[in-house]
Amino acid sequence: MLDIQFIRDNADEVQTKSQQKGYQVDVKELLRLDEERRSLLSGVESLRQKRNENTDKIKQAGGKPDEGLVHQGKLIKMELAQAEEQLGGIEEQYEKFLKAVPNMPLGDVPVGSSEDENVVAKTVGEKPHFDFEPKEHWQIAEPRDLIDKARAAKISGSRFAYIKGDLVRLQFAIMQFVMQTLGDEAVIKKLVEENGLHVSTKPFTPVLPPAMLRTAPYVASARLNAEEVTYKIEQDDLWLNASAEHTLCTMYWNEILPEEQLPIRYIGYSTSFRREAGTYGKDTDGIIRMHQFDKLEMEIFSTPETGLDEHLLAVAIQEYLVQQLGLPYQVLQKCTFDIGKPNARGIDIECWMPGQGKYRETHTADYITDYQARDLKVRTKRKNGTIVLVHTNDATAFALGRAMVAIIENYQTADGHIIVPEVLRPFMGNQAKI
RNA sequence: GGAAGGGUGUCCGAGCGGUUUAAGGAAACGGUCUUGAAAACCGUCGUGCCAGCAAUGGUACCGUGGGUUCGAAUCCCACCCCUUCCGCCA
Repeated sequence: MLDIQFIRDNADEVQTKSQQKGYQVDVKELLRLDEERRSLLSGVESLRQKRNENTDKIKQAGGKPDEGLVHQGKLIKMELAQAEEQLGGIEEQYEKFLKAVPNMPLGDVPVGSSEDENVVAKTVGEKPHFDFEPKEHWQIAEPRDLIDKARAAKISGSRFAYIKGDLVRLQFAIMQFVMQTLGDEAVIKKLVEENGLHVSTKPFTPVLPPAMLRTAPYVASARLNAEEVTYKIEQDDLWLNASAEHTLCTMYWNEILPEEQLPIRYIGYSTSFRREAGTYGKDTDGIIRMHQFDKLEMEIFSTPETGLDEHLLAVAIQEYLVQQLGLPYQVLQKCTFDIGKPNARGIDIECWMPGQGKYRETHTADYITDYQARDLKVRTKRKNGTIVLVHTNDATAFALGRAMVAIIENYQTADGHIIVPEVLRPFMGNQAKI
């Protein structure tokens, strides 16, 4: 959530920018609730003070029940209960209004009212030329039994697949490649220097996080999209995570991290689950949009000062990874409407898919400033003793399903095979072709 | 799933209705002493929220949420987590 003090000081700006992001919020009502809340709170606190003073008097009298003081205590208690109930009601409303306010977009985020207004920042790489009609990934993979969706539908329903054979080995190769790359300080250092960033060259630590999480931290992360998007295990108050990000960004819930530990950089791997309600009929072929997919996700905790540079580093890493695989891509600066509620800035990378004849989203990078950390209460203690909220960043390293779709379509041969990108071959026993 | 024991500040650990503004110890930080260091000694040492320019004052927090009471870390209820044993299991 946003800092209430910031909202008080910049009410008009918050109202305008929320609307630019497509969120209907009532800042005026929020501020009214805020004032009411504070006035009720001071009433409650002075009643508590009275109660404590009364208790002290009884204590000083040796704990002997003095009828008058006990009676007085009873009266205060009743009054307090009433005041607390009133405060509780207002606080509940206040929090609802406060949490409805999205994060403010940074100054360079284009204003737009639909995803069509995202801006192509740059286009990189050359589209491959084929002397035959390129196929879509499923037209290649299904006949060769690398993907079996028919049987998966029988067993698990639509939007599930059995991934098989060399395609499985390809996925594991990509994973190994990413782990090696992000674990290599020389690579991080090169990207930091090339982009003129003022951040550490610390490599990423691999993490296998839990794939389920509880409601409380999930809500605090501002990443829980209602039941339409996320699977709920009702019986156990658990949700299936929709990205490793969700169990990574919540990791330091309610903690204060020593500044020397920052930045904390993780590369998490998790199977991700999404209900995809409301997408019926969209991307029904192949494995572009699945209920279950594997993903490698970067998560960074940093100081406020380095947050933006960490974001730029994450994007640089994404581009580097895609370039290494030899995939043509474009970088999209997402507009205010598309960056998402908790995010201050968002970048998408779209890889060229020759079979489909268009660019498709394969990566996202989100800079969340302190919006997520505020509710999660993830802070850092500076060397001088002051405590500030950390900034969080998350970014896709590879959504493995879509990465494979891109490889299959870009590296297809006339006879329906797939050339293995060179950087992946060491992780596939030097196999050059699938 | 069954049985038992536990969850207290950065850590260890006492407290089990009002002497708690949470004892004591360790770590950390500052200082005295020392050629320097160690040791010893002295001091500092949690996080929110509200008011205030500030100094400061008030208030809340002893796993979480309810309850009892004039008063709860302490008593009651529910839940969560940890440890050990049994069962089951990769």
